[in-house]
Formats: sequence, C-alpha cells, structure tokens
Amino acid sequence: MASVSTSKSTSERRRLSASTPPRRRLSAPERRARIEAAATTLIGQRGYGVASIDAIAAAAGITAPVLYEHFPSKPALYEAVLQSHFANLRAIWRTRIGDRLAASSVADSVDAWFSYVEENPDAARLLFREPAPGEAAAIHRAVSAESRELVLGVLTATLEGRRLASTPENLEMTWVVLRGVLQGLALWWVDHPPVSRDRVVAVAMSALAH
Amino acid sequence: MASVSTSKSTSERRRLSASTPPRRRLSAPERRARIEAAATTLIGQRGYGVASIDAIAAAAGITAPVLYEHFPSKPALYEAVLQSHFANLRAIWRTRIGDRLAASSVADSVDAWFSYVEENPDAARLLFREPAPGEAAAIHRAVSAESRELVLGVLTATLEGRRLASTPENLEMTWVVLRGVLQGLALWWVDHPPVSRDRVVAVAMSALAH
DNA sequence: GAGCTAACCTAGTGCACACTAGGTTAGCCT
DNA sequence: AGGCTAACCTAGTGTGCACTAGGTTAGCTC
Repeated sequence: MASVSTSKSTSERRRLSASTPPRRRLSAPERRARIEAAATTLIGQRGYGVASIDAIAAAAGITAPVLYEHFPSKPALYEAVLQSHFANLRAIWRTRIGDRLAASSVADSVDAWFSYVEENPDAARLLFREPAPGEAAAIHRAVSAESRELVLGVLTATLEGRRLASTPENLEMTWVVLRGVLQGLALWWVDHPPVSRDRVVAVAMSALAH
Repeated sequence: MASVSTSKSTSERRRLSASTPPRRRLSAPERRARIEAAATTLIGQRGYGVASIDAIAAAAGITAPVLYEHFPSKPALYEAVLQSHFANLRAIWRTRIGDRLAASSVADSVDAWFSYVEENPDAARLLFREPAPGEAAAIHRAVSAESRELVLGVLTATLEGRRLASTPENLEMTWVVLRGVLQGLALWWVDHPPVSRDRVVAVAMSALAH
C-alpha cells in the first residue's frame, strides 16, 4: 500500500494535457508578451479588480508563480500594460500633428486613433473605462497624465485667443469634452462592431467641430 | 484569574462611545435613509468593489448585521441607491422638456441637471462613473436603461430628418456624445468645485450646439 | 550524454470581504 | 412597573484573492 506512488506521476500529467498543445516552454520575452496580451484582454473585459492573477496567468498558458517571475505585483503588471498602449496612442497623435491643429490633420488623427481602437478593442476598454478609485485609479491617472499633457499642449497652442479657451479651467474643460466624445464613442463602438469606422469618425468630427 | 470578567461589560461599551453622540436608536425608515446616504457617499467615492459593507454600515452609524435587516444583499443596496438618484435626474428632464427639444428648455434642463450634480457630488460619481464589468455593471446598465430610453426618445422626436440622425446607430451615437459630454464635465467638475456652474453649463451648451 | 539554468509546477499562507447565528437592550404600550 | 418588539450587537463562517516556499524538468551548452 504505502509504496504506491503518493504524488501524481509526470506521465500522468502529460497525458492530461495531451489534448491541448503539448505545453511548450517559451523564452522569457515571449512569455512576457503573452502575459501582457492576456492582461490587456482580461483587465479590459472584466476590470482591474475582477480580473484575477490566476485568470490572467491561465489565459497566458501558465500558473501564477510564473507570472510573478516576470512582474513583481499585480499593480506593476497593470502599469506596464497601460504604459505600452498609451505610448502607442501618443505616437499616433504625434506622427500626424505638429504643434497645433489643422483641420486636415485632425481628421487624419481621429481616423488613425479609431483604427487603433478597431484593432485593439480590449486595449480600448482597458484605457478608457476609468477604474474605480483605489490602487488602480492612481496608476491609471499617473500613466494617462502624459497623454493628457500632450493633448492639452496642442489645444493650448491652437485655441489661444478663442473665447471659450480663455482660462486654464476652460482649456481643461475643452479637453474633458474632447476626451468624453472620443472615449464615449470608442467604448460604444467596441460593443457595436458592425458599424463602420467611417461612420463613427464622421460623428466624432461633427461633434468636435465648433 | 479565571473569575475576572471574560466579556466586555455593557457599561464599558457605553463609556467607550461617550465622546460620540450617545448612540440613539432610530426608526427603520430613518435608518434606511442613512444607510442609503452612506452608500451613495462611499460607493461614489470608492466604487462598488472597494466600498465594503462594513464601511458603509459604520458610516451609517451601525454594524453590518443591522444593514442586512434593511437590504438583503450588497447588490440590492446598490440597486436601490441607483434607482433613487436616477429617478431624480429623470424628473429634472421631464419637468422641463416635453416631447421634443427647444433651445430654451435645453439650456434650462442642463442648468438644472448641473445643479443636481452640484448638490449631490457623490451621487454624480456613483451614477456616471461606469462600474467595472461584473455584478455591479449589470445592475448599473439595467437601472440606467430607463434614463437612456427617455433621452433617446426625445432625441428621436427632435432630430428626425437631420442628416446625422438618419439611422438607429447614428441616433445612438448622438446619445453617446451627449452623455459623454455631460458626464465627462460632471465628473470633472465634482473634482474642481471652485469653477462656477455657469461656466460649466456654458461649455456644455457650446459643445452640444451643432 | 552529463550538468546546469531557468521555466514551470503544486500546495500552500494570510487577509479582506459578504453574509449569518444567536444573544442583548432600548424604548414604546398598556 | 412590567412585557414585548425590533433595533442593535459580538463573534463568528466560508470564499476568493494576491502572493510565496520549495521542488521538478525541459532543453541548451560543453
């Protein structure tokens, strides 16, 4: 009795995973990329609080301890994922717009921006659904601040002299309106994908044209 | 040793609360109202997931078991609070607007709407910060649907014949823009109270005038 | 082919939270 | 005054989560 195997044998475990691809070992960078992709999907769809580390690890094909060899904590993983996607969006704005806005470049940027949303719907949810206050909110605010400064700078240079942008507060409110329209449409669109990008962009541009 | 009091005496407990008002017993409706007020504040400020039942009960001056004599569960409490505030906002729209929009009544409504936000900042956070998907999101969607239908109906009656509102999707996108502007400004404003209501309303009206 | 590193695992720990069982007492009613 | 109801409490239970200790093995290097 006592001599019968007391722990599950290796062969048994391997048999269990026979139906799934035979569990390969990945290099650290590749595994890290899969973890970030899984985190984007799950945090985007379920929110920071509900997306558990176990679930993210499972979606990345591993278990929680392996995830902790790549990221020191859940907030750190969240920050890394936010950083990467916000940087992509900032690049979109920067490559198409100089110091101030011109009508043509704005249309270009908005279209490119919605292209990114179209190709990364879970990232859009992750970035634009504001997290509940707490740990996650502080990180989100810190990371998104850089993007906010970028757009605020462009708005300042463009709108100086116009009536509604005469004070810092009005400038910030203009930014709030801009963000509200774009993020609102983006979050609506990712749940209504049959609508074409052109139509969403048209509504956005019409709402933003004063 | 063993004979020394093993449980805290009643008098000792009463002495502890001597600094705070001497713990009155309230009637059920009054206590219920305080629980709802505490829930509005805490869920608004911290979000559904982070605001614990213990914290809400403490803010209402009681302990968790008493709260459960008034509300059967945390989701039920959340729904009750949402219902009450959404109903207030619907009343604001309904008393000032008939079947379709006229420029003057819209300005009136928007001003009254922001008055409510001004007087109930925590309610604004509770209503307009979309919760992370999960239990809370389903309830929020269900409760807010009635308000959405109300505004969508008014929009339909008003905009029929205009170009951008020609399809159901465009109508819904118009609603998304409207909501994005109002909610975005409201959430920004409750964190920047020194700005006067008139200025916020002015920005909102300018953004919504096509 | 032997050894080593690092990718991966199982099996926990501790904590915070929603919710409950069962007892105590304030304060009204007669 | 004495009794009764309902408002309130303490002290739990169970669950789910972030995070970890310690061991196993794939697969590269020599």
